[in-house]
Amino acid sequence: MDIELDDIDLQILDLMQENARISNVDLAKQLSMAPSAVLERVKKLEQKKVILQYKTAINPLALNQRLLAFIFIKTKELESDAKIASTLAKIPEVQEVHIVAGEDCFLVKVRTEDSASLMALMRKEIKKVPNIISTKTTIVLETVKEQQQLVIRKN
Amino acid sequence: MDIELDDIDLQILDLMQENARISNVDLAKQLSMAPSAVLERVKKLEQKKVILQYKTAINPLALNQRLLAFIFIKTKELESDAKIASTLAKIPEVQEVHIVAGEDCFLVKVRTEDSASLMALMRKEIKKVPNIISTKTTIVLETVKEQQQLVIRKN
DNA sequence: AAAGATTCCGAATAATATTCTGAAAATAAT
DNA sequence: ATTATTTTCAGAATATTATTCGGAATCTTT
Repeated sequence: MDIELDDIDLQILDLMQENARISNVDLAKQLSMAPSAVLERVKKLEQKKVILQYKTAINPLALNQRLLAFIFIKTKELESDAKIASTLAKIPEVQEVHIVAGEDCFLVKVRTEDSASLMALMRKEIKKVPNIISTKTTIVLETVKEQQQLVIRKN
Repeated sequence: MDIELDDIDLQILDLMQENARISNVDLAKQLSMAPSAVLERVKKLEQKKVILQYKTAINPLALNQRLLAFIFIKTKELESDAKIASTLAKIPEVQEVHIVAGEDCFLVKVRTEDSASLMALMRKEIKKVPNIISTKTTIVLETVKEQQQLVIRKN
C-alpha cells in the first residue's frame, strides 16, 4: 500500500465513512472546495482501492436474523489452511473468517435466524469441512456496538 | 420489529446492501419500476429503520491499521454489565462489543496500527475499566472474509 | 360494493453529477 | 534559481439524477 493520503483525503474518508450517500455538493461544501475537485479525489480513492465499497447497513431484526455467534475452529494441520478458510468463507451466513494465533486456528462469525438454524448450519455446512478437529461456539446474548469504521486521525 | 417487507423491498435491500451509492434510476431499472416509486420505498425503509446507515468501507491498510484482535473480558458481577459495555463501546478503536454466554462476559473486537498500539490501548483504556477480572486476547494473523452483509432470501 | 389507504406512474422541476478547459500550485529536473 | 512536468483546483456547460406532485390503479377494510 504505497498511498499518500493528505488531510483533504482523510476528511473525505471521514465524512463518507459515516454517510456513503453524502452528495458531492455537500462534500464540497464541507471541504470548501469545488465539487469537481472533490469528485476527482473520490474517484482516485476508489481507483486506488482506498475506498473498497459502499454498503448499506440493514437492521438484522428486520430480516429476522436474531442470532449472532462466534465459532472457534481447530483443524489438523497448517497445510490446508487457505482451502479451509475459503470453504468457510463461501457460506453466506458466515460474515467473517479469520486465521488466528493460538491453538484455535480459525475464528468465524456467523449470523442466523435462531439457534435452530445455527445448529443446522453447523451440521450441514461447517462440520462437513474436512480436517476440522473441534469447534467451540460462543453465543452472543446482546450486541452493544457493531461497526467497522476506522479511526481516522487528521494531521 | 413489526415490519412487513415484500419481495420488492428485499430486492432493493439486496441491491443496496452491495452498493449503497446505486442511483435511484439504476435501482428502478433493475426493478422495472418508476424511479419515483422506488424512491418512496427507499425513504420508507430508512424511516422504518430497516436501513440503518450508508457506510463506506475503507481499506484498513490505507490507514495503516494492520492489527485486528478479539479480546475476551471476564468481569466481576452481572450487575454493572451495561455500564462496562458502554464504556468499552466508547473507545474508538473498539469496533464491536458483545455480551456473550459462557464464563467470559464480553467479546470485544479491536483494530489498531500494530501490536504496540494494541498494548497501549489495553493498558491505557481497557484495563482501566473497573471490575475487569481478566482478559484473553486473540490476535488475527489473516482475515479471509470480513463483511456484515445479511443473507436475503427472496420469496 | 363502497370507502379508505397504499402503491404506482409519468411529467415537471430542482438539484446534482460529470466533463472539460485553463489557471494555479506543487514537484521534479536542469 | 529557473524551467519543465505534473498535479490539483475552480468555474462553466452539459448530462444525469433526485424529488415533488397529481391522479390512476390496486389493495384492504368495512
